[in-house]
Amino acid sequence: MSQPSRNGRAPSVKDVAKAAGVSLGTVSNVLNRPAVVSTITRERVERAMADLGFVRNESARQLRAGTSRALAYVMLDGGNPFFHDVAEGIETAAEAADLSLFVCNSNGRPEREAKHIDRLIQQRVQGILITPADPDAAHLEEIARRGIPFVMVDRFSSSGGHCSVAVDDVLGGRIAVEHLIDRGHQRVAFVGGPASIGQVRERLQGARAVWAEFGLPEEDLIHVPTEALTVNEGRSAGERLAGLPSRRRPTAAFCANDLLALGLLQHAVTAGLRVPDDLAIVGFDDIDFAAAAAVPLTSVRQPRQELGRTAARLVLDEATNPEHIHEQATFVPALVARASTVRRS
Amino acid sequence: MSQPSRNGRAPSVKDVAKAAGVSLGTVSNVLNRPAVVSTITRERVERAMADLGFVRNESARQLRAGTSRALAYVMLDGGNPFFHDVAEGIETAAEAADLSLFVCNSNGRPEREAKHIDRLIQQRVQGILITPADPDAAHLEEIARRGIPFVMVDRFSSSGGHCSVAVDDVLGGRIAVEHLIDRGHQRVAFVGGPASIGQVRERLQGARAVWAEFGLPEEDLIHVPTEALTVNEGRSAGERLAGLPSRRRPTAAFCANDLLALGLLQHAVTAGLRVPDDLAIVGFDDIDFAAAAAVPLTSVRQPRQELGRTAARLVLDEATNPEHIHEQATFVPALVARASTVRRS
DNA sequence: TTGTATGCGTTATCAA
DNA sequence: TTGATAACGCATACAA
Repeated sequence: MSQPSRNGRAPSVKDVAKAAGVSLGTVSNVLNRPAVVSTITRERVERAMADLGFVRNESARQLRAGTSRALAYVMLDGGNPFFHDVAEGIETAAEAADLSLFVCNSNGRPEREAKHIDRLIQQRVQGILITPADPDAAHLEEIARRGIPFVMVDRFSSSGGHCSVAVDDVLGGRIAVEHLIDRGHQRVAFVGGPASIGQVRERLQGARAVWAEFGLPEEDLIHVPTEALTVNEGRSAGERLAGLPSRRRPTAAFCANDLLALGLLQHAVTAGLRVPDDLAIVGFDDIDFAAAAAVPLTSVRQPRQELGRTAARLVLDEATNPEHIHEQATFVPALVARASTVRRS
Repeated sequence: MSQPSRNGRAPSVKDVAKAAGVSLGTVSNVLNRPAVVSTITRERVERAMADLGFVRNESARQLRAGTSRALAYVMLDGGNPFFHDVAEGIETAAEAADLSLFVCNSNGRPEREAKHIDRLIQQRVQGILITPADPDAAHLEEIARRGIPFVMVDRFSSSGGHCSVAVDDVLGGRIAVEHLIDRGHQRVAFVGGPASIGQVRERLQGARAVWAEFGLPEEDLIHVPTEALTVNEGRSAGERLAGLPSRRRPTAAFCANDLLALGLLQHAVTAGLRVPDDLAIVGFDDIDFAAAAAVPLTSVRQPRQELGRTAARLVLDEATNPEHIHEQATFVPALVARASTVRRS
């Protein structure tokens, strides 16, 4: 490939046509229906394209086509590997459909989320996947009203005028606490908050349900609230746990996500507690760092990649299938028992 | 805002003009130079835009403008929080310049990297930031040859025909090992590989240099090679360390990144070693999970966000300043001492 | 202050 | 099989 004569702008089909001595339409045919072009002409055009270093202009294609060849995922917290794994699942599906994926990060801030959405609408993306800060935010309605295919990931909304994909969080809470009860724990902390997050509420609800079913006293399932689902908050929860009078102090903690659990684990180790002997810990999500912790964390596994793949499948169905009907896909979480609750033999 | 009469396509400036009873040019003026439009007309147009739910079509703008309003970052390993933090730094700078940022992930695979780059060129992004799998890959040259502003992040290339941003890895290796020598260690492992990664080589080189300067015997700095910079490889390196005859066994390990260090830490704890008493550990990057580990990890800190911000600054300079000259920005790493090398008092 | 006309690069339709 | 032409939505130069 020779040096493209870059006088500022990139070579266009027109330039290629001139170089190959054919018409613009023929170049387009070479690109889009090569079968219709004679071999000799096609080769000449292809050589010209290579010579000039021609690359299709996606904006022009889009303008012409009326829609872009891209999906978008707006994630809630780029610092949480969980969302990265979801994004990978989405990308796999997007790739298979020959679509690009734009990944945005709202960092939990509604105004950033809204800004990203604005941009994505300007880009005319084919569909938007989102894990929103607030599932009932007005700007989400907006997306649907514009007729843009739209799937909520890892969240359910009350309205339900769209698809969503998530695990059964109540069940997740149940299996976590059931596991702890199985291991003989009679006093358990639920670490998590804020309550404004639906999943926190549901995981707690599941925990309470199974606790009651086993006939255990309500006051022995202690809610230790946090302000966010972060490692720092997990540490601070650890301090509060340590501050409880010893007869109230739980022997196990179920954390609303793995970041909290990692923070709690760190506090426990620093405080000289043995995990799981003095304090057993269960997390939620089963991010890779859970298994990688010094004391590998027991966690409630979400099928992270599959959540993403399914969400992408749904948004594509909405985009292409006129008979699409909204679907609330629910996955079943599974407990992955590791050393933070099970002493090695 | 009333229901936009969606008969398939989104409303255009033309639709707005018709609705407002003005010409297309006036609508455009409202959008781009509102000062030039009379208040009364402007308000009428704005009402029409709101009524119709008009949103600019970015493709058309781009086509007209000849260039997009976006930067792109192709990262090497989305699963490593280090790159996420770099991306955040880039996004901060992009945001300030009112540009979008496309984040792609090559996952270390050159063919995925090339595919992403293809797409980005088609999108006519204003500039490409990349942490490449191979800094000398042919498709990188290609970017520069097309005249697309281009910055290498966290890597240096041999050719040097472009900007790059990285920390001084040799120095990083020095301060890590100097810290260990300070703490009295006389037999130290360098855990890292493959050697094809320039930074691994340089960190080792720095380690060796300072080791020699202190007059310590070469064979007491033991290279434990790994096949990748992952938690798993860190664990496996731990096993190999444990397998060394005790008089050869190091009392400390310097890992080429934090993921390795976390894996090594896990193995050590599982094997019943006390950290740092039996084995001190130093990582590299200082990702958040390093500080969050059960035994907080000492690590060589890279200014992750600042790497990103600087890279973005450079690519924007190349994009806008005709007198741009390529720059190799080098940052100074700093040791962050934590419990994995310093026993708590 | 507003309107009209042109072109960005691509694809598709239609004619040759 | 190839070529000429129109259209996508927007921004701008220029005319009114």
